[in-house]
Amino acid sequence: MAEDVNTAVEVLQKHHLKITKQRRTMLSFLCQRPDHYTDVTSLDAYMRDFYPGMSHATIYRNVKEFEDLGLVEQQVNGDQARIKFQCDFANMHHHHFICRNCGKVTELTMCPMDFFANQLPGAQIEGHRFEMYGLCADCVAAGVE
Amino acid sequence: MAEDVNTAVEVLQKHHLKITKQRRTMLSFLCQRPDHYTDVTSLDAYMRDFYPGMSHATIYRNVKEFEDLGLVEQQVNGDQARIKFQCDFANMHHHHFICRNCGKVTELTMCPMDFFANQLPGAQIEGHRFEMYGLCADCVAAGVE
DNA sequence: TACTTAATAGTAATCGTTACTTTTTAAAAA
DNA sequence: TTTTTAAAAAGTAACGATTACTATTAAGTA
Repeated sequence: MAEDVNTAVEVLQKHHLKITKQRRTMLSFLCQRPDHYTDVTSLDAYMRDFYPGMSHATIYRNVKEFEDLGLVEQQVNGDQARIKFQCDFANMHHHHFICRNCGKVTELTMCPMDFFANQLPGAQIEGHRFEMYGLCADCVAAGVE
Repeated sequence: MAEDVNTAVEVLQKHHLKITKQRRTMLSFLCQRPDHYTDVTSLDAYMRDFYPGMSHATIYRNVKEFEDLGLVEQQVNGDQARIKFQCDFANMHHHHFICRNCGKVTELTMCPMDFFANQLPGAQIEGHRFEMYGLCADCVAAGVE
């Protein structure tokens, strides 16, 4: 976990971005749950609790920069944004199953795109999204309804 | 197109909802582009232009009711909601390819779920989302970049 | 036509997010 | 180490989509 933060910090340095204590705190917070999506508003609340008077703009700006660097993955599901730390910077294309109870993320192998491209002759497919929602096996076992 | 509105109106009646001129206008507006997603804010602007002083709340409440009735499909992509008229009330599960230029929607047959369920032993899959983005064949042919 | 209740208007608030300007600070240079 | 400078953060305040709330209006029914 600590080395994950260090790896992320190296990415910042490599792009000539400054290592501030605020950014380090943000990264270590996100690092704590590498397989869960976290509301940006939760991160915002945590940071402003940690650094009273910290600016919203700083937090959202850093989230955006982390995303540009591939350090976090963002997902917008309705009204607010959620992000998760991306441990495996190298890993490529994948999709998620997201537990609605605990937020746990399970990565899925294989991409469904292959089955659909031939249904759109002449079109130029530029992106896609595939996500599954429900309860993870742990929550089902725990009897969550 | 006109009969699509009438069909939708029948659905309203069947559920004992009142047929107001505002609702009729909303439906006919949505009916004009049955295969395109429309920003709710555009609908909002159109309605308030048509009925000056019309309340935002009325528009958003009706959108929600139309959605509950299956008359429109909603899709949230970031900051604002988009909806499209659902002509085929009876048709079941399907997914979309959405042109980023003209907003045209192409329905895809077959659902990728079947290929993934077995990757999540013990989990309870409650929903999923699959969407593809890009340029439709028409826009590609027209030379849109 | 009169009645009943859902629907609308009108106003204002909420809340996540962002713009802007000044001040601070990390990192590089001297 | 000290100085420099460019980037980051603080500290407002605003924006924009959406919603709550209450009084008023109008659709559907007797």
